[in-house]
Amino acid sequence: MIRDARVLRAGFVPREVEHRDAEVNHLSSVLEPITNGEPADTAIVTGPSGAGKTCISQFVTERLREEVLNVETTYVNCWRNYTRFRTLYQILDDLGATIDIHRQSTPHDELVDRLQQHDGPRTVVILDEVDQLEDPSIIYDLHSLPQFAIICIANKEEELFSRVDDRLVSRLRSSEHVRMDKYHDEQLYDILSARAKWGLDEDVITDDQLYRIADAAAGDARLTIGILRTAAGKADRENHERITDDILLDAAEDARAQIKQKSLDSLTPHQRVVYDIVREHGPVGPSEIHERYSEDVDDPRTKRTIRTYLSKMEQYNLLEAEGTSRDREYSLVDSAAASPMQ
DNA sequence: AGTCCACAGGAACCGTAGGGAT
DNA sequence: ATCCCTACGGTTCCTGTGGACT
Repeated sequence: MIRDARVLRAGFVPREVEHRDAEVNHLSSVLEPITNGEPADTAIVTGPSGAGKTCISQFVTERLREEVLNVETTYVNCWRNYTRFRTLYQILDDLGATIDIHRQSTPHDELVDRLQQHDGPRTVVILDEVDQLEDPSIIYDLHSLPQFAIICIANKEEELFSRVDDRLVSRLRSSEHVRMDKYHDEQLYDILSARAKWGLDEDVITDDQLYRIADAAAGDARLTIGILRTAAGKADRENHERITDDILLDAAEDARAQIKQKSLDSLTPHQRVVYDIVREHGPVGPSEIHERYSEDVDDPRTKRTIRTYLSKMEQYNLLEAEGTSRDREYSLVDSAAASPMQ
């Protein structure tokens, strides 16, 4: 049933990117100076999740590596490496310059110095989910180093700008900005059927089923491929010859649940209690949250800390907040808002 | 209009943990 | 074994904002 599992994986970068020619060309042109050994501008790539931001960034840098001998690329997921240290470490690690760096006793400034002294080939740094950085000043550090070209990937440009300081905002505003929209259902179908063609045996899934996946995912390519992967895996395990409608239905729910679980797993036990309170009692204000939380838990944290938790969970798209002041209330984000599969 | 109060979020500070140096 | 550094999570303190109530 599964011919090539690689093309169904989340991080797979296809040989051809569909329906993103303009964006690919735009981003390529920003990096163009590198082909002449000159420094390139910072690029900002924004768009909703599953719009192909990560995909085209990696596609473009890989193509650049094919064209130019003397260029490195490194990819950092800032959601997983949300501290300044981890991000810097990740970059240095990819450059092979971490041998004698130790977690605690090496000051952060030295990591930046280390980057500055790096006289290897020009390097394209992809900072994915850059709006999740705790301390975005690292963008500034990298920005000032001419041997590094940066691609910043974020959901919304405002959320990125609101978190960095003014001098960086003005610099970023003048950098090239690649905006991406959700895919249309037709485009999603094309992407899916290409993956199905390479990844699955023939006649494992019908066109009609592919359309339904595309329709259910509300423009999110990553989600569609996740659904396809989950469905194919399940059909394979259960020795079906083809993907049945029942399997597809389950897969759609599983794929959504997995995405959410990934965020949920990153919460501390205290944060989890707060999340559960909002889930059970929301929409609910911060005072009530803290009250209930204090009852549920030994050794409760302060209100201030709970506020930090709440805004963190808002960033992770686990919670949403309504109101700006005393009317502030938190509730769960409605993850079933995307149309369920028929 | 004026006061009050819950809220957001920045800044300074603190205790702890983990690693290096001696 | 001991001391020293630093990151990190948390707290305390603070300012600014804007509903709600008088």
